[in-house]
Amino acid sequence: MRSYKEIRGILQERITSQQWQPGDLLPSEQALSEEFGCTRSTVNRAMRELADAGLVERRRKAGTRVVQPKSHPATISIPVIRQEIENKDQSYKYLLLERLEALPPEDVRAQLGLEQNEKALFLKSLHYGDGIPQQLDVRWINISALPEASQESFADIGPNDWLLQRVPHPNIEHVFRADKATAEEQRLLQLQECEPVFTIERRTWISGQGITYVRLVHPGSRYRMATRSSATPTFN
Amino acid sequence: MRSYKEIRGILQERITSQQWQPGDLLPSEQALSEEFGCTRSTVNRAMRELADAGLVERRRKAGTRVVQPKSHPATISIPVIRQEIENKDQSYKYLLLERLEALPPEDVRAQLGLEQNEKALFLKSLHYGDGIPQQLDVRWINISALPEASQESFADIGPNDWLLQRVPHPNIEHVFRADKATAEEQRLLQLQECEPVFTIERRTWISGQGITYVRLVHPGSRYRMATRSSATPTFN
DNA sequence: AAGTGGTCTAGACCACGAA
DNA sequence: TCGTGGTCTAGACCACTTC
Repeated sequence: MRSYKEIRGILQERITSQQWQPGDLLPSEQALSEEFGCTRSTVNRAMRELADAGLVERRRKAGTRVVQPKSHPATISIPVIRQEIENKDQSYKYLLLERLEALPPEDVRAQLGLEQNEKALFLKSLHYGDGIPQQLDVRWINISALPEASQESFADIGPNDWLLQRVPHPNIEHVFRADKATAEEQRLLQLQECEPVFTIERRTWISGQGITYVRLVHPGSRYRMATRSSATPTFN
Repeated sequence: MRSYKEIRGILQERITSQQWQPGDLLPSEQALSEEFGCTRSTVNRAMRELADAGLVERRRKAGTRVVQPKSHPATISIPVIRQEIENKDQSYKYLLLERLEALPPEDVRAQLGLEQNEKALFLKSLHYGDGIPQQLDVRWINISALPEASQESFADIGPNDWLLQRVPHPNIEHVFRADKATAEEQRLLQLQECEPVFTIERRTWISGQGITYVRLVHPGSRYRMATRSSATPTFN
């Protein structure tokens, strides 16, 4: 008798080895459950996880087919900057540069879902590792959603850390870019001539209500984002 | 009677609304199955998916707790450049710039797992959308793993497309960077002064054998990578 | 020792959608 | 129409880990 993990591994092997090629139809759950001497539920779980991983596509009546990949799925984990710095055993320093309540630009207003003349909290801060600037955090926070933000000075705690405590599990959207550094970014991040920045734009919201919109700006020469999840994911 | 999706949604709601806060212990599967009037299996599936999504952590005997997030998980889908261009209804053009078999530099040799004096196939190609260069593809291919590559001219088919047909589901690792453009990149990608490049480094292998190592170089002003998967994933 | 989650069984009903 | 996957049940045994 085989476990769903073993079955998943066997099926995965048959796919990566191209015994089953893209477009091919896999045997039905019924057939496989007989082959492996287990119940259909067990086979179902194995195949469902392969489908979640993007290796196969399943449709009722049509069966399960090997996917012809048209893109490379990948998962990344964007660490909170303080964590990332401390994990590297560097000393972390946080510096608040600017804090004010003001009318956000139109695009930010739309992203946060604010009224026409509604103010938001603007924060600009710098994060250092071993005294070297690693991240510039330029952020708008929706005060209607988080009135406590008005009372917080953000002198000692970074807005990212603060928000993670208040709103631990928001919805998130990210955009990554390689940008030319502005003059201000060049100065604040101590960039060399022509050194680009790696920008993470993040929008968070919860049940339709915008929470924050932020640009995380990193020195191109000191930042990389890595992935270790594959089209053929390393299951546990 | 409630389905596992309804239960998952209810639990998710209790977490995002902070009725259950980070660190809090959730009721046991047993208790929840009574609350929702279903079997433990159903609750198990709901909670397992919340764990997969990173909202909770589960340990035998210790129970299930809400996670205090220390990073933002995200999933991206890196499209094959031809697909991406065609999806935007632009005309796709592919141009092979260089093709030769040679000894790769030490770091690439290590990544591909080659012997000391083993040659590999080097390819340099450009991908255009509507006549504008969108991606420079600089690549090493392991000929031991893919001897057919020696016979392929790559004059008419891009190496990415070719590889996806041969080795549809390899293991993959990615690194993303914002880099200063080299003089050659600036010329080939028609970059402006100081315009950075968004670089995707990809390593693929299958059952321990290296397949390809590639740098995909994009004009910073014409490229963005987006994510729509959240810490609180939008389940189906 | 005992409570928790992890997995499996042997069935069942049903929704979907290809033929 | 009817084969496929999607889900659920009522039970069971076990692994793990805290107490």
